[in-house]
Amino acid sequence: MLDRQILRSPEGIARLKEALKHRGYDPGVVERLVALDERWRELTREVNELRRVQNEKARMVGRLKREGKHEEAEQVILESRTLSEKIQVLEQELREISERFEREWLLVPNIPHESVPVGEDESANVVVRTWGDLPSFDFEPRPHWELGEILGILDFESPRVMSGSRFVGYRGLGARLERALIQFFLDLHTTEHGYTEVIPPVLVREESMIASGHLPKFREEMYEIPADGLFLIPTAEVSLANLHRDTLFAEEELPRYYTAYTPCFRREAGAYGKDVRGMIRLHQFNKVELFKYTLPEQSYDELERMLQDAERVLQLLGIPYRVVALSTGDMGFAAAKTYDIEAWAPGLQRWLEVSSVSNTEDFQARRAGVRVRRRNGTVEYVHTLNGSGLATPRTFIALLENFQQKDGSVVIPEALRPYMGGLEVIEPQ
RNA sequence: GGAGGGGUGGCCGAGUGGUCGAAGGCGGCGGCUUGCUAAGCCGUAGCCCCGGCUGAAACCGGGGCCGAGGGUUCGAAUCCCUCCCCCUCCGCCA
Repeated sequence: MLDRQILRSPEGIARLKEALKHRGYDPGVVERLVALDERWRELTREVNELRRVQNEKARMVGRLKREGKHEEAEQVILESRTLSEKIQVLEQELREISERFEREWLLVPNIPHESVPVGEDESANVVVRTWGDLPSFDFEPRPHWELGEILGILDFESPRVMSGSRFVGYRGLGARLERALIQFFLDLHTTEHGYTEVIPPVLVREESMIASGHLPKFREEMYEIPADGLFLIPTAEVSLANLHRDTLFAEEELPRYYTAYTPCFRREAGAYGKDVRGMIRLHQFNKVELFKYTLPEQSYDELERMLQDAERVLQLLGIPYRVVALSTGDMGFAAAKTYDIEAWAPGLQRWLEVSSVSNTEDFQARRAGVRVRRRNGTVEYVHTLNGSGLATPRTFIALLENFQQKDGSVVIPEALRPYMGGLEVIEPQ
C-alpha cells in the first residue's frame, strides 16, 4: 500500500500514473482515487467540526447537571440530539467513502524504483551478471524427469493419482537430496549470513495475505479453506511479513534477518499447459525464504546483500546462473525492485528462476503496520525485503541436469555431501 | 466442543457513564546533583487523521484511538450485540 499523500499533489498524481503505465496497469483509477480522497477529506473536515460542537455540548450537560441546573441541561440535550443525528448521517457516508477508497487502494501496486528498467514484460529485463561456465557434454544431456526415472529418485506417477497434475514425489535418495538441500540452505543462511531461522504457520488468515500484498488481487492463485477462512501460503514471505504486525521498533532493533523453510502452495491458475512436464511448475513445493526488516535508508544496500546471500547457495553448489533485473512490466505487485536468479538447466536448455529477491520498501510495512521510532523521535514505516534462498524443485532440476554423467548417474556437489552421508554419486538403479 | 475469566499507552498495570489523553510503575527524553557511572530529585513525554499550508519539518487548532466492528445515550474505556485473541477448568485428539 502506498502513502495516500501521493494523491494530493499534481506531481504525486503524475508519478503514480506513470508508474501504473509502466507496470501495464490502467492509470485511469488514479482520477477516481483522487476524487474519493478529496471527498473523504471534505467529509472528515465536516464531521470533525460537528463533533467538536457536539463534544462541547456534552461537556456542558455534565457541568449543568452537576450544578443542579436540570432545566438548562434538558435544553442543551435537545439541541445535542439533533446534532447527533446529523453526525450519524455524515459518518455513514464517510464510512462508505472509506470502504470504496480502501477497496481500490489495496489494488494499487508499488511504485518501481528509479533504477528499474522500464518495459512491458520480461523482454525488457536486464541481465546483470552471469556466474559459472555452462557445462558441455560429450553426450546429449537428459532432462531431469528422465534422470529421475533412471535413478529412481523422483515419482511423477503416484502423485498424479493421489493429487492430480503438477505434483511430484521424491523417493529414496531423491527424498534425501531434497532434505539435504533444505538443510544446507538453512545452515548456510543461519550460520554464515546471520539470519534467524523460524518455522511459521503455512495456513494464514485473509488479513495476513492482505498485509503481504497477496490479497485481494491474487485470490485465484491461492488455495483457500473457506470453512475456517484460512489460506495456504504461496510463499513463506507471507508468514514472515506478518511476524511483526502492528509493531513499533526501536531503531536499534533493526535490521532483522529471518529465514524459514516452508512448503508453498500455488494454484497456477493462469499457467494451463505451461511447464507441465517434470517439476518446473508445481502446486506444492519446498522453499527456504529470506526476509529482512530494515531502516528505509538501508534497504537498497540490504537488497544487494540478500541477493548475494542467495547467489552464494548456487556458487557453493557449483551451479551456473545469471542475475536478472526485472523490468517494470515483469515485477510483482508489492515490489519496488526485483532481481531474479536463474539457474542453468542443460537438459532443458533454458534458464530456470530459482530465486526472486525484492525490496518492497514500505509497501508491505504499511499494510502490516510495522514501524520504527527513529533516534530523533520521528516514526516511520520500515522497509521489508524478501528473497528465495532457494526454491528446491528447480534447484533440484539444475543439480541433476548439470552434474549428470553419460550413464545417467549424478555427481553430488561437495557442499551437499555431508548432508548425504558422504555419498558422492547417485547411481542408476 | 462445553463452562468461566480477561484484553487499557513502547512495556506492565489501576480505572467511576459526564472535570478537554486515563492513577501508578518500568523503560524513553531533557535538566539538576555528580570526578565518571549508578542511585536520587525535578520536568517532559503516546499513536493516527483533518485543517492552518502547494509539498516537507517544526508549531498551532480540531477530531479519533483503552482488542476489532457495530449499537444504546446529549455524552461510553465503563452498558448491549457480533467477531478476534489470551488464560483457567472439563471433554476429545495428535
